[in-house]
Amino acid sequence: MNPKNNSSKRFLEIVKQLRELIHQENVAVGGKLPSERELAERLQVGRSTVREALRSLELLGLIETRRGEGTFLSDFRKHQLVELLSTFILQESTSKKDVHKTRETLEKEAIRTLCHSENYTKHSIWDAFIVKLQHEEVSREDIIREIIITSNNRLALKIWFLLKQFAGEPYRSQMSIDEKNVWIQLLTSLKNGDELMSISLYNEWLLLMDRREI
Amino acid sequence: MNPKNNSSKRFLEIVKQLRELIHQENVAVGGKLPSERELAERLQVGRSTVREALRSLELLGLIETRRGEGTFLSDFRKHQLVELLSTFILQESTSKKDVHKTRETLEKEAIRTLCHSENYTKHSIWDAFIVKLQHEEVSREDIIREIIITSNNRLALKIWFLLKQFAGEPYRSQMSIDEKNVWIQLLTSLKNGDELMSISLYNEWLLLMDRREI
DNA sequence: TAACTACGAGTGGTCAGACCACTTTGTAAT
DNA sequence: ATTACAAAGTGGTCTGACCACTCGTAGTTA
Repeated sequence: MNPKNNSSKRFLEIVKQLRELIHQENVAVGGKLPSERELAERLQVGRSTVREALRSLELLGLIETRRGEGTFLSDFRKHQLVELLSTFILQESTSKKDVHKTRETLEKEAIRTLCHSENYTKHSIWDAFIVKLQHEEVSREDIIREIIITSNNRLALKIWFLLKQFAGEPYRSQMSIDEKNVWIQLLTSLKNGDELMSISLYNEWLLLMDRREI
Repeated sequence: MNPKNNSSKRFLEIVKQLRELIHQENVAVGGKLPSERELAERLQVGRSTVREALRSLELLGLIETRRGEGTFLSDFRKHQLVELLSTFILQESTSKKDVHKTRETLEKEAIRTLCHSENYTKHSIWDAFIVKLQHEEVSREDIIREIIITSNNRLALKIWFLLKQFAGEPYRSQMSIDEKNVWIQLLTSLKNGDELMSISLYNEWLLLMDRREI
């Protein structure tokens, strides 16, 4: 009766029990969990079963293991999960085109949101970028990221970040004079809250990038 | 030399190799993977290592195992994935508001795309929906899903699907007369390719839903 | 011939024990 | 006190052995 159970998925039970144990023992982030051997004994299962559960949690980024040291509760805000899922979900069945399009959608929406925002304290941000642009000290990515951050949608930011990573685009390559000018105009119209102009300029920028065979 | 390697985390390697194998062998969703014993031999590792990788993927909901039968590639839209996503990614750091906003962004973009599309064969789809609306045989979700599908961005569709599930909104609840009318107008302007009008109507619909305390 | 039964092969689920590689710690020699 | 080294502890992996379950098939029966 001990070595088995009618229902399969024992390791899922262990995952659950591990979570409870972590909670009960009040293991802090970065804290150490009991050793695999000890867990096996306490939970009355084989070590391999414990390992399967631990490995799963590790792949999720919930715990971190260091050989010779032990298993530690990690900060689960790490991106492990996201990256993993992205490789599975985004793979192939999703064309590059879709990734581009969706990324652009998020960027446009951020611009639209900012145009309707009334937070004038942020003007200094765009002014600063305009200055930087004239002195060649800034990348596209920095600007766009700031735009999305300022639009204040963390989820959109996460997704955008993922897509950017996945697409692996040359977001940091050199900007041409034309491109800089478009950005300066775009940031300016952003300050003015001119949605139509901003979107129009964004589209112009897209065309510029297209011509460069991104 | 075989039983070990300088770098730890062998099972992570296996996870990666499994992904490649799935891809190379063109395993379809629902398709069967090689048995654990066969995988162990092919990848030149012990069965326990293979298991740790498989169990991890199972917890992610990427594969499904049935005792006595085998391991199968599962549809990621099922089970845990959404829950896990909601638990670890969307949770807390992401507010409901962001989920709504992002979902609406995707929906709007689909509408915009359709307005610029020139595929007139799809008019029949919207005509059909208009008829259904007048006879109360269709839900918001059906319409919106069709819009996004027709906009032909599979990635956006996937993300939208995830967000919809997470938000758990009453996408299927009864539609009021007003709401139906808005949709009919929206679908009509969609046929005409009138972007401004379509977006305006969409925003009108959002207001309607707001008033209902979604 | 058709339907049923029983059995064996194949597969996932689990366990125990054995090493290996690495880190920490404690102890002994300097 | 410092250093060097051995031992204990821990994760990483492999092997072989069962168990529980599914499924196809050979053999039996109606």
